[in-house]
Amino acid sequence: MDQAKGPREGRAIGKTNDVNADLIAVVVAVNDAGPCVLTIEQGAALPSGPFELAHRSLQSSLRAWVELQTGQPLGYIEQLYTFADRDRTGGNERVISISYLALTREEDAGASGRRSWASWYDYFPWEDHRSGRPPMLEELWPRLIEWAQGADDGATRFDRRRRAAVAFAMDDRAWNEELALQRYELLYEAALVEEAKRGGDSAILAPVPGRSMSADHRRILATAIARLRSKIKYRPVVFELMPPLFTLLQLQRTVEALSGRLINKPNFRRLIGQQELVEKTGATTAETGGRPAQLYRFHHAILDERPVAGTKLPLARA
Amino acid sequence: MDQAKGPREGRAIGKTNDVNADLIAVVVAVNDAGPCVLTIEQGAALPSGPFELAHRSLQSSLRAWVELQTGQPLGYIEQLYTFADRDRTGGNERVISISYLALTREEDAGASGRRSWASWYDYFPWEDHRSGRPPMLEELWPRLIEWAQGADDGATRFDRRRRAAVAFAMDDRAWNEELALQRYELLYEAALVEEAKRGGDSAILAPVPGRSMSADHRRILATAIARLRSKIKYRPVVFELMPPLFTLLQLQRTVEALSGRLINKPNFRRLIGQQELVEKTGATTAETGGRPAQLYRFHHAILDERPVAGTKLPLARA
DNA sequence: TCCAGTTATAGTCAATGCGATTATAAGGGC
DNA sequence: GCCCTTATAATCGCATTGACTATAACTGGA
Repeated sequence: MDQAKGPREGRAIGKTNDVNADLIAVVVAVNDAGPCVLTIEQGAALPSGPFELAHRSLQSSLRAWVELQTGQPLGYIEQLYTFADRDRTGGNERVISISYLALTREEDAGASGRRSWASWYDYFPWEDHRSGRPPMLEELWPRLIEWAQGADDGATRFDRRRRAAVAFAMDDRAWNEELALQRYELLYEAALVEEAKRGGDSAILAPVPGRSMSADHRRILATAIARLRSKIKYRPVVFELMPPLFTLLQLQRTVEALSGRLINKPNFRRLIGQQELVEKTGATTAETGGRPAQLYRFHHAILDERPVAGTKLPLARA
Repeated sequence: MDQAKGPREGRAIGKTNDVNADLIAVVVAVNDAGPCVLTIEQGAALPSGPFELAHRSLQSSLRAWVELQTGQPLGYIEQLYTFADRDRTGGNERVISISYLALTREEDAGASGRRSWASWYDYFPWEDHRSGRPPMLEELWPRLIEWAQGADDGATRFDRRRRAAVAFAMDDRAWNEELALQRYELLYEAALVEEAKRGGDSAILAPVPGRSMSADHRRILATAIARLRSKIKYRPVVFELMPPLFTLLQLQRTVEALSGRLINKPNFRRLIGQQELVEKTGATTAETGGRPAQLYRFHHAILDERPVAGTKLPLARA
């Protein structure tokens, strides 16, 4: 790692292209109220901090300051995306933002100061299909169609119409929960979210329901949601969000909270049982209302054994 | 995007943490010889260049200088990973490297100057299973076992042994082509690749067959291979590597080159046919030796229609 | 000219995966 | 004791897909 790279074309010798590097964290937890994200400024922004030179790596730097600020250890951490914004400061200075997805358990959050947990679906109300299709979708469709019609040429109209139809399950298509990012980007492009106004686009209609965030933080949150919804299908990351002991229904509710859709209970139990991801503790809990449920724990040993194709979940078809 | 972010804890006011940002490109093409990567320095490094402030975004900056250097347009571009190395210059200066995967067609490469195409499997000979399991694997296994045995405590010995067994298909396990990165990391950890020596680790055995690269470029290449092998299974990115017209066998050979394993021919054709990813052109070619084959082209319209779960390929099981 | 070899293309069979449904067990509250 | 809840087990059937077989069409050599 400590070797020089040798000559490279394109490098302007002597000219510095210095930038600042920021780390942005999407810290996710799931509680009874649903999937939550750690926010600052009363839910208007994601926690972020500068990449300190003192740290060993980007990941350890992120881990350090998030744990310092929230007092909670982060379990799973995954890099989301790196982007560079020119217009942040206006000058020659430029900021590179490296966003991360982190999973944790809420527990003793302590809500210290300005930090608080906010529900995903406050920001993306159209993403929660656990109680059936949200009624707001039917009000959204005509606005998207109107946007598609407003294109200059026919090809663009057709393309917009199709993208909207695929992303938002128009024309009796199946809802695909993994398209959370595409949906937000489409709403941004159609100037139907509040963030789109900030570019100076004046001719804007009333934004669609859903809280906005400062800068592009809502877009980063959408990226995290899409990534997580995809990941839980083939890697056992859900368990980072679970307490040490849990019932199978609690596990199912967590997956449902993340994916935003309901799962068939017997099939979920069968799939969890087939893979050796959990093991019985013998203990039971009667806090669930009906018949007492077995308490399970995560079978850690399986982690290395199944590097890919881990947690298959019955989320395949609609 | 041009909003101030507001106050943030952890930010050391007035202290600059300036860094340099480098872009590293893994440019992939497939020809008759197999899967290739664009290299500089006679195959010892990946092309890389600084992120210029003048450019609109990271991606456009990468696209610009790669196309400038190679004369080839890059089709698909995807961000791989961002990392920060402290020990590069030794001083306070730090470099953030943002790596990308790009797909293109070789064609008029022109091999201008010091750039050339090199086969993937020159760097990772253990990854090519198209002619059956490479014999070198059987020489590799005992060395990995020896490394596992060399651990201090029993738990680590057991863990090393299991990770090696999973990654390298020991004990009659199935070969998983998507574990290319884990395999390289394991060999690095076991000090069985030349790169591991550079850290000052003196007690090193003879490295395993396979060309090394400068810095951590071979690790980045392994990341790209693993990502691509995973991606072709659910997104139709293979077509970025194909000429405008191609036969189904050519398409199959390309997928096989990338995944490093053979595919059952009738099943491949069935899966390609079921999804409407290609369309017949009516033309045929007799250059294939036997019965003339139909020439197909990629059905572009399908791209937006299948945002996820696109190209399902018969690569599921062993 | 016929035959062998090569590739293209279509079709069959069986095992498996998985979505949907039903049935039974075990607790609590009124 | 009845009815509610939830837990847990078992079954049915369709769709996917891995493995295999058969036929078609062309080239080149004996």
